[in-house]
Amino acid sequence: MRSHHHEEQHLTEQLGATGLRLTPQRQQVYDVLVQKRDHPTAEEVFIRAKKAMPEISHATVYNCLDALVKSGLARQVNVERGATRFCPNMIEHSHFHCRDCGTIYDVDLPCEILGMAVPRGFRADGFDVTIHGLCADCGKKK
Amino acid sequence: MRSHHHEEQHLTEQLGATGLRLTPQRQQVYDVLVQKRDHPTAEEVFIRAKKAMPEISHATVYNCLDALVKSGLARQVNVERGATRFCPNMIEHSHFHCRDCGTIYDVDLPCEILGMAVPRGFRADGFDVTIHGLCADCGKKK
DNA sequence: CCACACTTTAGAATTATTCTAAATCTTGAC
DNA sequence: GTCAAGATTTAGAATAATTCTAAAGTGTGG
Repeated sequence: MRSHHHEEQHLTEQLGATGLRLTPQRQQVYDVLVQKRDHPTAEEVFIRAKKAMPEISHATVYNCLDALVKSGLARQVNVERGATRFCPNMIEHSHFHCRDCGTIYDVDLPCEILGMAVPRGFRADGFDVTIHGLCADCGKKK
Repeated sequence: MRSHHHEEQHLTEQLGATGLRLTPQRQQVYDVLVQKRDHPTAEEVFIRAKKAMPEISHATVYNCLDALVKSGLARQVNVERGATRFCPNMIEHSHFHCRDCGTIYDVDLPCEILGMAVPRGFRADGFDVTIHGLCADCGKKK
């Protein structure tokens, strides 16, 4: 297990590379995520963080989660926050989400994925693949 | 292209298999999804459906989308509705979402996926894979 | 020590989703 | 056909999720 000091250094580096600072609140939110890896919602993180840091606010938790996600210290399980999107294409395919313009494109799925393994006793009956990156248009603009 | 009659029959069959009926509203919502495949949000579907069917209500659009998703006529791009979940595991992995208990498990990812192709000009820098199904516990209960 | 940029806070505002109760529609039994 | 039962839709309220705002606090370099 990573020592406390090393973790702190790791957080500082990762945040720093994104132009952000390590603050006690960001540390705390990160600790909550690491302590119980049950994919909590922002609200759950808020409740847990409040125990150790009663002053922390709702907006700060969202802010910290954003900071962690932006700097590669955490992932959000859903593609995007906010409204859910729908598509009628039931042929197996994946989605490409452009981080710049937000457009979601349907893209082909390599068939190897179809045989993906799941843990013993689990039964899979479908899956979603979302690829993140820059679409051709947004790539050009840079 | 599928004829209007065939589409109607298809919808009736798929909905029927899930114990649901084809109604004008469900037809309309489905048509909206098919007419412009830009992954609209529920709100956008509502606005578009309203043009052809001004009486349609907000709740009905949600209901219809649920019905279409349940019967395999549409997909929702996000894993779940509602609150976004977070995880600090930055090692490439995928998520298994149990449709019964809602738990999200981390599972290994076959490395073949890493070389997944994207359209010309697109640049990928990460992806999410979510597998849907029944976890071991929920599978036993059935 | 000061200026400046970054963060946090409380709470309001907005957005997304679900719920409720009443009205309407369908279907099957008679 | 008519009726009852169950499914569906509606408007609008309620709740949940997220974002915004303005003021206060913090830290860093000069």
